[in-house]
Amino acid sequence: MAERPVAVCLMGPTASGKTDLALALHDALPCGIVSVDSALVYRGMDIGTAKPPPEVLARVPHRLVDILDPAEAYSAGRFREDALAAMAEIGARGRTPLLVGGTMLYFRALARGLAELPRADPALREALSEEAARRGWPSLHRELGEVDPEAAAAIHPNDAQRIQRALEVYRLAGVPMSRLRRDRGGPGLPWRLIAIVVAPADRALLHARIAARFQAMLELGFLDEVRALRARGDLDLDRPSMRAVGYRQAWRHLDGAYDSETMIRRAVAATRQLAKRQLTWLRGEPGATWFEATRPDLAGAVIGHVARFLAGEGTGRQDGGLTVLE
RNA sequence: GGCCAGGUAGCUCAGUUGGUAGAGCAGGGGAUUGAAAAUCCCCGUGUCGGCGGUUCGAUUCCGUCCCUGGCCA
Repeated sequence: MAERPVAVCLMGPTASGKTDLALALHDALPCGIVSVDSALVYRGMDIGTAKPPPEVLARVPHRLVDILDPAEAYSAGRFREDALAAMAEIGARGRTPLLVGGTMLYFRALARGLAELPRADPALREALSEEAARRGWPSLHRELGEVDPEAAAAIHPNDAQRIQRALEVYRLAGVPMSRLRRDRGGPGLPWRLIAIVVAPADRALLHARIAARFQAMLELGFLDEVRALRARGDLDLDRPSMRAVGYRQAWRHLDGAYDSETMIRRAVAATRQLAKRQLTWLRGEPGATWFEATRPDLAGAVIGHVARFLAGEGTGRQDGGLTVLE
């Protein structure tokens, strides 16, 4: 049977060194980089997202970086479409897609697909939020229980965001979200994904890296970047872009809500919490090969690993070191 | 040196009219289908500053010492 081409997924928590590793892979192997990151998509959000600098982006193209204005909202569904298009383009040039990032929902949407659900509807969401302000989310959760008991059972009464989404889907589609999710179909992914995780085994070390990196961001002018975004006048803390770790805390600091020291403490803590959630996803990723982020020969080891696979030595394996993620 | 206020979880603090204590934050674990760097769930034993005393029993009352802050010298 004809093997599907390989695409490499390089994932890891924030501050684990994915970006440098991706560049090393790009220099060693014929591949094209696709960013898998819900914050790197935004233009003008460079320092706080640890986006590769312009010189690097000019030398090594990164797809799905700087594709959106911070006033816009992105989504897992759009990511999947964009990523598949980018991968096809890279494949057409005879190169291997290298998907790099830390947004695990996006990796999952790509690997396992998404059900055909109606897209987000801002007006409906606003209406639901107003209802919630009047009746409270538990009341909307009970309403969900009447139209979609299965979804209601799976969603905690305090989880406003998911209650809202489930009701949104029900009202737009006229059928329960849980039913739409069941009959997903369509063609499978035309790629075999292999998963590589890079992370430090020592959590304390990851925390230290996070703190040092935030300090470095401040020295690079992170606050000026946030000042510029605020100065536009059309952004606020409810925008998905401005909810990003660091931006949210800096924004509040510039509002005068708290001092600089508090801002730093909260931003760093929020980043640690992000890393923790990413690690929870990663632990559940079946068949990923883990590499210790601090090993001195990291780049060489990962390049060797990928190269062996591209040479066909991993072909046919469903489990073990290199695994198809389906 | 004197007076006052404090010393309780990693941090900020509450509390126990005497029966060995609990919130927020931090931290850990988990969930995760168009907001995901989002959203949500679960997890709290710590010589209650040290040493004595009173008491069946002291983190709580008393004495003393140490430490921190403020005021006065």
